[in-house]
Amino acid sequence: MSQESDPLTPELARLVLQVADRLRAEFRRAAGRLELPVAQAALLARLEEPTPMRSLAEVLSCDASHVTGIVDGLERRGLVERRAAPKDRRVKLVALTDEGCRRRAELGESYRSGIAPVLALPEEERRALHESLGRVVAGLDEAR
Amino acid sequence: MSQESDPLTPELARLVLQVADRLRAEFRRAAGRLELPVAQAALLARLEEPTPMRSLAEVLSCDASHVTGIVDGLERRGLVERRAAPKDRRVKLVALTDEGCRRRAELGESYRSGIAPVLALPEEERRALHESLGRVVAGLDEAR
DNA sequence: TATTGTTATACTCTATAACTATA
DNA sequence: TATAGTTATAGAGTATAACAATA
Repeated sequence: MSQESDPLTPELARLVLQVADRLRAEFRRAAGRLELPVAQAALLARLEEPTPMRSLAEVLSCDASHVTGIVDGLERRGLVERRAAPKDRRVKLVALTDEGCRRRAELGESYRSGIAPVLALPEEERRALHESLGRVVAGLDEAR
Repeated sequence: MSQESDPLTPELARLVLQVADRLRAEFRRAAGRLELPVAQAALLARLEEPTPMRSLAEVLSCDASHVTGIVDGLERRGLVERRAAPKDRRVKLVALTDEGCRRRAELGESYRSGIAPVLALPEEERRALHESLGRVVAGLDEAR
C-alpha cells in the first residue's frame, strides 16, 4: 500500500519491459538465423532430456494441442523424434536427434552472442542486477 | 566478445524475461478489471495529448491499419474521439474524452497497485536497479 | 507523386472441443 | 472414468496490399 504511489515503480516496470522486448527480438533473430520459426526454436532451446509432450506444454505455457504442431515441424526437420515412453504407452517422449542437438547448441550460441552487448555492464553491476532480479523472481509467487 | 562466454548473461536475460512476463500479466489483469481488450488498454495508457493515428502505430510498434480497429473500439466505448487536425486534413487526431481520461487514470492506478508487490524491494536496491536498467536501456541503440 | 487513414484479406499464434488409445 | 496426444475448428492479433482523400 505504501508503495502504490512510489513513482519509481512504473518507471522500473517500463525499463524491465523495454529490455525484455529487446531480448525477445534477439531470440527471434537467432531463430531466424537458423531458419526456424520462433515457436520451434523456443521448444528446441528448452529441450534437453527426452520429455513428454504434456510437460513441454507446461514449460512453454501453452496448450498441449499446440505442442503437437511444433513437434511436427521439428520432426520434419529431423531435429527431434517421438519415442514411446517405456512405462506409459499413452505418453510420447520428445527427444533431440544428433542434428537437433547440434542445432540447439548453435541456437544457444547465436542467442548469447546477440544478448551479450545488450546486457553489457561492469561486472559488479551485473552481479548486483542478478541478485536484485533474483529476489524479485523469488518473490513472484507470494506477491498477490 | 569477452562476454559471450559469461554464464551470467543468459541467466540475467532469463530473469528479466520472467519479471516482464509477470508485469505483462498484471497489465492484462488491470485491463480485464476495466473490461477492456488489452490492445485498447495499451493505447489508452499511452494516450495523453491528441495524437495522430500514425504516431500511435509507432508508439505501439504495430501497423497503422491495426490502429484503426483499436481506435474504433475505444470510440465505440466513448473513451476517445477522432478529431480533424487543423494543419493537415489527411491526419486524424485521437483524443481522450472526459470519460476516457477517467478510465485511463483508473487503469493506471489498477496497474500500479498490481505491480507494486512484484517490484517490492528495499529502497536502496530499487534505486540501484533503476540505475542499472536505465544504463542498459540507454545502450540499446548502440548495442548492434 | 507521396502520405494519412481505411478496408479487405490473409497469415500466425493459440485455445477449445471432440476424438483415439491407452490407463 | 480419467489421461496423453491428436485433429479440426475458431478466435485473437497482426501484416500486406489496394484504395480514397489530401498534400
